[in-house]
Amino acid sequence: MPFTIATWNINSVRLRMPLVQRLLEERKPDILCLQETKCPNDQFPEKAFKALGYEHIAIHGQKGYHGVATVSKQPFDDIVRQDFCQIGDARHLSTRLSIGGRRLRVHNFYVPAGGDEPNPEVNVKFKHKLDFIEEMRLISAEAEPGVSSLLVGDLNIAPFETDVWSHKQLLKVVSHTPIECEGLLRAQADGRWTDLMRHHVPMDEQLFTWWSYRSKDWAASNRGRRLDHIWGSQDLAPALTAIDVMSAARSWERPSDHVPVLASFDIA
Amino acid sequence: MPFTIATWNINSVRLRMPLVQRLLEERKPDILCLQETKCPNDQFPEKAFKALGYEHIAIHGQKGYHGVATVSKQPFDDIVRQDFCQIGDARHLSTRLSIGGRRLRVHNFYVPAGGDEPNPEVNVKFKHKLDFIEEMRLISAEAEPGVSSLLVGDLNIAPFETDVWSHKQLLKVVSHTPIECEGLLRAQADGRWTDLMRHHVPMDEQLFTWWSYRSKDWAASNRGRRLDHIWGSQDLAPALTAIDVMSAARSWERPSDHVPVLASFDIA
DNA sequence: GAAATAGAAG
DNA sequence: CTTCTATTTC
Repeated sequence: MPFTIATWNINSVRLRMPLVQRLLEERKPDILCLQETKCPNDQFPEKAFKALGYEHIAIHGQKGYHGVATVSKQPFDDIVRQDFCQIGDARHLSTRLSIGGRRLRVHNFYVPAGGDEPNPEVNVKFKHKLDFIEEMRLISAEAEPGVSSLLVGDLNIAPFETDVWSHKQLLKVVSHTPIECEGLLRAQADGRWTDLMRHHVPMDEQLFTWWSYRSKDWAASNRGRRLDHIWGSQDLAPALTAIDVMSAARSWERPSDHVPVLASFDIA
Repeated sequence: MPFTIATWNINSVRLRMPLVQRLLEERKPDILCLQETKCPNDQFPEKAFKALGYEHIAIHGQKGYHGVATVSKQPFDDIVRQDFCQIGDARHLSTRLSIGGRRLRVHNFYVPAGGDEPNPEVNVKFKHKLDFIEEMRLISAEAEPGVSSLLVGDLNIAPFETDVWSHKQLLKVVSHTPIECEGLLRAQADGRWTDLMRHHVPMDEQLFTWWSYRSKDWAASNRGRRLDHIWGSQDLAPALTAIDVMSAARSWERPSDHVPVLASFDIA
């Protein structure tokens, strides 16, 4: 049975509802996980999603910043919002559902960006980021027996050399510093997660999901980073049939700086 | 020889360049006077106007607020920017040109709105407005022998009963208080100006050029005011062939709260 | 309600 | 470069 999940840092869901609609109509994923919705819960455009066939909506939003949401064609049987670092930020949303008899846990994350200075002693934002990924070590792909797991979202870290346009030039740039890359890989390992994007795309191939707004011709310079991720429990790796980074969306009208990433599976 | 002038409070010229283009393409006025350009001089979209055939551009802008501009198919032979109330505001721009051998002076005004409280003793903005129209008394339609004159723009005053949706309800609302209406009519009389809009449209007919952004269905409630004006020297009155208040523009995409007003002439 | 400004954040 | 939060102005 085919099944597709999409993740997208949308950078304001209200502003970009037309783009979300385009994604859903073109690709029809079963589940869409959004980050940076920048939308208070009472203003989330539920109607628009329901009209598109996504009748099941879980939101964890706040005013102005951050915010995650997961929408689905199938109903959720559990919804959890975890407050990482106990700071009150809306950065995590966990949902559980059944797809063709298979039970599935989906964690949707928006990891702190971390500011400019990659020194936790002087930059509290970077400290927050490191603390956050430290806490992520406790999120296990095997937490619930009989339930497969996915962890997707904007993790704001590009851990491998081919996850950035220039490993050398980004070594001291937040998102690709050794300390945070190692921290993220530690969380991945501790949680028994498989990096499904890299499971599908060879490690020697560049793979980006984000291009800064600051460079005019993003495609020509191609100074991207892989900040968005799809991780899965071990059992999902063999079921994976496709990874699709929708780079074209970076050129849509008034785009997000992130593009959607889709993972497709054929589950028994 | 036919000749048309348009005046429009555009509420940000950069934001509404597509609407300006639509006006110019649909109506092709010889001269367009804009108010509330909200555009520093070095950021005025000169190229766009030139591409539309308006190669002669006079601007009096400032950062953030106010600002007037006059664009023309014919060249100017004189440009004057007058600093009313010596406060440094960009609220006046006077240009002179020849149309079919006729010499023409065009004053483009953006009169201060005046704040909420119609009492010059407690509201310095209202005082400023009254001082401004007092100073306008010195602007004469007959200042230059052999030169016809026009005075157009957002004068922020609706002087007659039929210039507002409810004379009674607006008597104490800034824009229609007796003190400012009388002040404006005094400036009109002292300058030997003819109210060309009222020359063409009978006084018992309602005539509005502005509808607040605050009312959802501007057309249904029709709570408008005639804040924009076209005045002319006596000799132009018999040449006037049409006055056109483009109310339709209030329903264009992302509109200004003011609509364009056009005056057409057949000049010998 | 819809512009502008500024600063914070990405 | 683009989004938010505010404040101010009309």
